[in-house]
Amino acid sequence: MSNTGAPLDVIAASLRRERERVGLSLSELAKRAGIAKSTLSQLESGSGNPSVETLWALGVALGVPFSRLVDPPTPRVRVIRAGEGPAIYSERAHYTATLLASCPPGARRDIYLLNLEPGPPRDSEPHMPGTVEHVIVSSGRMLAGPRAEPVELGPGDYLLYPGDIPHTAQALEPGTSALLVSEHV
Amino acid sequence: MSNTGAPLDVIAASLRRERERVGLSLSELAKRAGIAKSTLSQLESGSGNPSVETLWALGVALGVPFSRLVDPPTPRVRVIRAGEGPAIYSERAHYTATLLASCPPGARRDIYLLNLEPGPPRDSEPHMPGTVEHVIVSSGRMLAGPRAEPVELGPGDYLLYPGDIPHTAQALEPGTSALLVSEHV
DNA sequence: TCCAATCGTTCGGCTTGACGAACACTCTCC
DNA sequence: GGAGAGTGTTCGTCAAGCCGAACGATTGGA
Repeated sequence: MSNTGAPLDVIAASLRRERERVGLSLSELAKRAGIAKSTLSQLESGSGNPSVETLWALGVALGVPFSRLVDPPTPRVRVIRAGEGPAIYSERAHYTATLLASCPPGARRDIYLLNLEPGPPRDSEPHMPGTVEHVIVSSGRMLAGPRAEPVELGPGDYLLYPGDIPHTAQALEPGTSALLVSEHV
Repeated sequence: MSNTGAPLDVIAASLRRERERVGLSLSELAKRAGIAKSTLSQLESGSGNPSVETLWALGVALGVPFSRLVDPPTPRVRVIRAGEGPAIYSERAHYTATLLASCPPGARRDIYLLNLEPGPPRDSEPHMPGTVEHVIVSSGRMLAGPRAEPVELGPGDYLLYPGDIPHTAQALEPGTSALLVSEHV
């Protein structure tokens, strides 16, 4: 999380955003969180400096982690072809580093190593809301991304897509391996 | 972040831990954060339900993100050789996924694609405290890890090491590429 | 030994967040 | 049209967080 910006405004916006995402009314959320709806109203209007307990209760009631309430939102689908990414520094000729994805505040990223062989696509149902997945192909070729619009990837290609909608993965060549970074919240 | 556990106890412990890590006295920290030392004393003793503004001020004064105050700590050095990791699910014979690193709460992970050629090692000075780096080799061979105890890695190998101590990276073969995930906070 | 400085804790006060009731408002349904 | 249930807002009251001062304990130097 960044320590910049006014936390109270961010919290106000986050509360409203998350509440509407879940589809709860202000009154209903207040009831579930066990706080007065007047309190919640003031929080969403930006006036107010909630205590930890209050915010915590709201986080639990909304089913979102604390962090998401004190930090801003995120992106959609992106592909960076091998060699395309911005090489942020190449101190020496024999070294380059490419920033594929700067992690948004409060996010959690689990790292998986995938080994796939050609066959029927491996479909995944939506994960929890806010989940984003990154795929970086090491070798072989594969088809990955949202089930509605999969992308073909080769070695070194990078793909970003929402993990909270149906998505798929399928090897196009034997011995395909890739790295999957699942980012939730 | 997990929504489990009593947030106030966690905060109490985190505050004391971070303050002692920085080497500040309770009085000094209170002064820098612009809050009464009595308030801080009560917070560290577990009694108290701080407001967001108070916690935020403490986070800024301590130079740590909000998240670290409401969530627990982390690990050290680990190597998972290609094929060694626990394959958590292999629904079909042509697919395996290996969990390399489960992301600790509140952490941020930036993803870099590295392309290295053999040459002198690329030394890095320590990053901010709490930083952890993950390296997964796609092709070639490389030497990476803490400068004091680098590890040789081949395709598919995974390495975890602290990023807040001097560390290094060096290609052992032409065309070596790897993924670097830098996890801070 | 005594004084001074700093440590962290405890005690009244003032401020403020949280609560509950009353409010205006919109829709639905009889 | 009017009763009803829902929305989100505003207001007065009470409790609690925050503050500042005073406290005992500890350390280092004159």
